[in-house]
Amino acid sequence: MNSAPHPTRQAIYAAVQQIPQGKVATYGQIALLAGIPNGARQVGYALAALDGANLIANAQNIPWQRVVNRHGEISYSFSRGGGDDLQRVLLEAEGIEFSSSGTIDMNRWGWQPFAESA
DNA sequence: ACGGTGACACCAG
DNA sequence: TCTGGTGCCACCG
Repeated sequence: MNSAPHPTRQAIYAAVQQIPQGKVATYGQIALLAGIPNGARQVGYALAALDGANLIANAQNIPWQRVVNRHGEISYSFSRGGGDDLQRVLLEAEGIEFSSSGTIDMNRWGWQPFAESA
């Protein structure tokens, strides 16, 4: 367990927790909310830092599965050995639909923190 | 302090 | 449309 994570990572986690259920946000969006204008990569880095053995448990605390790239696709990760199925399953469980090509319609499921919500 | 690395984003060919 | 290369910023050895 990381007792005292770095402020940046904590800011990223806080931003991720702001994503409402049933919605998805892009790495760039989260980075911006976390105070890192062009730190999309840092978001991925922070999420990758989550222990793979506790992905399920972490998903309950930090909805990491709601973070996708700007194309609405699930980014590949070696951490999961390419097992990005878990992320997709978790998202579908929230009602998010995937296209036949495995992508999410950001226009429909994308979260607009400034436009808000219902 | 330096260089390498990375679950990204953007531009050029 | 897709692929390749560059830029971003923070973490690590």
